[in-house]
Amino acid sequence: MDKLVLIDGHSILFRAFYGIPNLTNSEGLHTNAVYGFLNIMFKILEEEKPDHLAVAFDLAEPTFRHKMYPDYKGTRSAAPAEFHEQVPLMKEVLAAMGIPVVTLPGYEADDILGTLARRSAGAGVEVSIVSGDRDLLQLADTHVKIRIPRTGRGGTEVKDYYPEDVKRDYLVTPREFIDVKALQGDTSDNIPGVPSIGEKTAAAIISQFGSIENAYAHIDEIRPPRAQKALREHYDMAQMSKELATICTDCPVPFSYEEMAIGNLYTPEAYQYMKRLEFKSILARFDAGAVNRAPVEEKFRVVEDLSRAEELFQKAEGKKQVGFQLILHDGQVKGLALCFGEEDCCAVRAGGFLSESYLTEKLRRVILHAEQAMTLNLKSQLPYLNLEEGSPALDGEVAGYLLNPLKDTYDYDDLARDYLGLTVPSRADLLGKRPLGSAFEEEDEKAGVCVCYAGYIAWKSIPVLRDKLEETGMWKLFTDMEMPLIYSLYRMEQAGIRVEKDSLKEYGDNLKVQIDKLEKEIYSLAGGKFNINSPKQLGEILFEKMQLPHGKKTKTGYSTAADVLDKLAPEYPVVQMILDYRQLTKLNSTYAEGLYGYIREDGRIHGTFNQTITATGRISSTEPNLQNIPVRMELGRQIRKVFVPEEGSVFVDADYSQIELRILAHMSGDERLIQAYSEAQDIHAITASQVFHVPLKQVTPLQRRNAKAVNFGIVYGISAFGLSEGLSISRKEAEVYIEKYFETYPGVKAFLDRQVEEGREQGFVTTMFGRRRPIPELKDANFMRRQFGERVAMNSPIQGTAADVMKIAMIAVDRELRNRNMKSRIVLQVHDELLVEAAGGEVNQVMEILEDKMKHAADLKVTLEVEAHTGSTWYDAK
DNA sequence: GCGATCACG
DNA sequence: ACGTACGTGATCGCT
Repeated sequence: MDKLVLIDGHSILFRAFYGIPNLTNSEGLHTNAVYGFLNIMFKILEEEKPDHLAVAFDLAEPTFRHKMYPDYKGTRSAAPAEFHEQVPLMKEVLAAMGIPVVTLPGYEADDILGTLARRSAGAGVEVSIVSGDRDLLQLADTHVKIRIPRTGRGGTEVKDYYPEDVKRDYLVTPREFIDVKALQGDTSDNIPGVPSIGEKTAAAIISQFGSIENAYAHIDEIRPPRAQKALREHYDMAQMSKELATICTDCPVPFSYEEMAIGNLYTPEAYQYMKRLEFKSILARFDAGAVNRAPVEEKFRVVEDLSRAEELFQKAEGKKQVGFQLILHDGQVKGLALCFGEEDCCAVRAGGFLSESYLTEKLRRVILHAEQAMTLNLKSQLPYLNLEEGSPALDGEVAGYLLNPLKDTYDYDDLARDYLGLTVPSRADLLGKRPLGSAFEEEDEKAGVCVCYAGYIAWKSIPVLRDKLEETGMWKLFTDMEMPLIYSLYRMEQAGIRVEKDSLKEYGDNLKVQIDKLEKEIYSLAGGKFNINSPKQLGEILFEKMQLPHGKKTKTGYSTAADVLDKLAPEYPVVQMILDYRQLTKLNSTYAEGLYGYIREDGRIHGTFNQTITATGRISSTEPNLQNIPVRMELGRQIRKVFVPEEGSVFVDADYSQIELRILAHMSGDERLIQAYSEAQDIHAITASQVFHVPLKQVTPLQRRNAKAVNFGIVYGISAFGLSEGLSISRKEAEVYIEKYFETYPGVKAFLDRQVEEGREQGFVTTMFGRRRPIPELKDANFMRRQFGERVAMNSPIQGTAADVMKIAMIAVDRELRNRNMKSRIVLQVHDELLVEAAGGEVNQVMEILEDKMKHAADLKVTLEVEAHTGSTWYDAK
């Protein structure tokens, strides 16, 4: 049977206010009443486990009782401001938990409660009304229980009243209870002048006569005489009092029973409130409650035997939407999650007949038969699933990334919170720091729950993520760019890049010799040993002990950054040595020693390329980072000589020439810039020529350098300060450059302004391919952060479009290599560069494919230029 | 765990 | 007056 709990908001909040000692959070908000209310509510919910819940509140405006009796003061007692300020807060907290807060103009909370109770009980629902006000006892009925909490020592006790309880305590039926109250005149001062008849006497009279009207009809029989006299004199008042005290049970409450259904109370919004209000014990309840309350958990099952697994896979095959997750640990399949309905969420544990090959083959069939099969981090599962680009498999993490690329994680609990409105226990909540794979293997019960959640959320997210991506115009971006990219990145990781282990060691050893030498020289010049790598110690040595003029300061002390030391280097030899030392130790620790540890048995480094990290749509590279291998300084660049193709192959390196500026020309539509780029090879020189009004051939190196810096500035989101730093010129001079640039290319100015405007209006900016970058900073109250937002608004569409173009090119190149059954493989992507390991005999084809696919990845108003080189090392292929 | 530094586009 | 160029990741020292 359905159960409904109705709460008399004001009265419970009021009780709590006086029942709980004064309490404030660190903002100075009074919170004791809200805290007490929530505790009472949770206690009742735990006891009753109702399906429906609502809280009624009075409104400040007049009610029908005021019309009946203009002097009516209402049932709300005077209370201090500390109480009143908690009322709206309470309503917000309830709303955050998705609990209906019901009010009705012209009526009091009592009437709402009475109406909802009567309606629901009439429909066969068990109703509980929680109130601190005994007037509500008149509502007690066979299926309506009145619950009066009493806050005292040792927590809250609740006294329950069914009609028989009212009879026992007050000697009358709930209906008659109003008359008792009216006869009593109530202890409050609602109706001044009503005769004072005690509770016992009033109850005795009403139990004898049934109502005040009937008692009045038998006025002569009323005992004791004092009561008879009182009734005689104040019958009108008593009648009025009765009318006022009678709760309306058929007022127009616009709330249906269905609307009071209890959803998940443990919402992220509510959690934020509890955090802000500093309700520790309630927060704990949230953590536990999230686990206990999710009803779906009861349906979770762990499958460990062949016949049940067979049954499961058979049932799953042919389901249109499935959620799945392979559970991996140490390169082994420990099990999987499979979900295709609220009732069908299983974790399957590997072992015995449920071997890795059995599980993956069965899962593969389920995926291939589905229309959409969602999982989180598909790339990590591809080694086991043998899926091809274009399969029904979808990656929920990548979908979540497109919808908001600013987040750090896209785990199932994140997706549940952000897109399903569910607070589910995270992997860390369930398992702490233990890896899921091993915990699941060890038959940890919570690990089973965790596995099921992964599958459940993946399944349940499918329609929501699809809708959101369609709404935001990113569905095509998802299916045609990001999903295929997963396979290309996977193949690139699988391919890895060969690194000459011995050469790398030798390179490192050489560095170490030089480092030792420099170290000794620095110590002798500084007059003692210290840790050169400690900015703190170095700052003290240089700027205190040696009294060098210090430049900038950081939060923690003197800045010893390269640009600061550069200025001192010509005058102080020790500074140059320190700079050299820095460079050498950087090369040694990050690159020589760092990379060495990543070389696998096959002589190759298989890094990870991340698809869900950057705010703009670029990919990132980790463990190791293969996108920041030195190139600008010759000594560092030498490292690239240890990156080599396998025997019989050569590297082909292709990179876009000035892709971001070309995209700027296209997106801005600035005719002059488009014209310029379609003619000139040297973009910076032609910029200088046009901005400084000199013939292209007469552009000086300095002019070119300045123009280059301005071009950088434009792409980064121009600011005079930034440019002045970049060029070591005054801000005024920088402003002049920018002004001249914008005069020359007014379309660019208009474009950049438009991006900022759009960003402010929509909250995000967009790439040519519809990828979004939210920019919350644009609305920040802080000037600095707002300015940052403006630069981001100018940069992201450019950087992001370049990233899109490269993704398209990469997918196309990879696809073409496979279509032609070639052995050549993409081994690296460095934002505007692709490095291909070209098999012997395929070099010309690879060159042709790279140039073709990269140039034609997007149709722009300017051509995309690609430079391709071959070489027997990465160093040589540039 | 965070700031400073420096490697890349 | 504020105090910035955009996007990343690894290493080190220090609390």
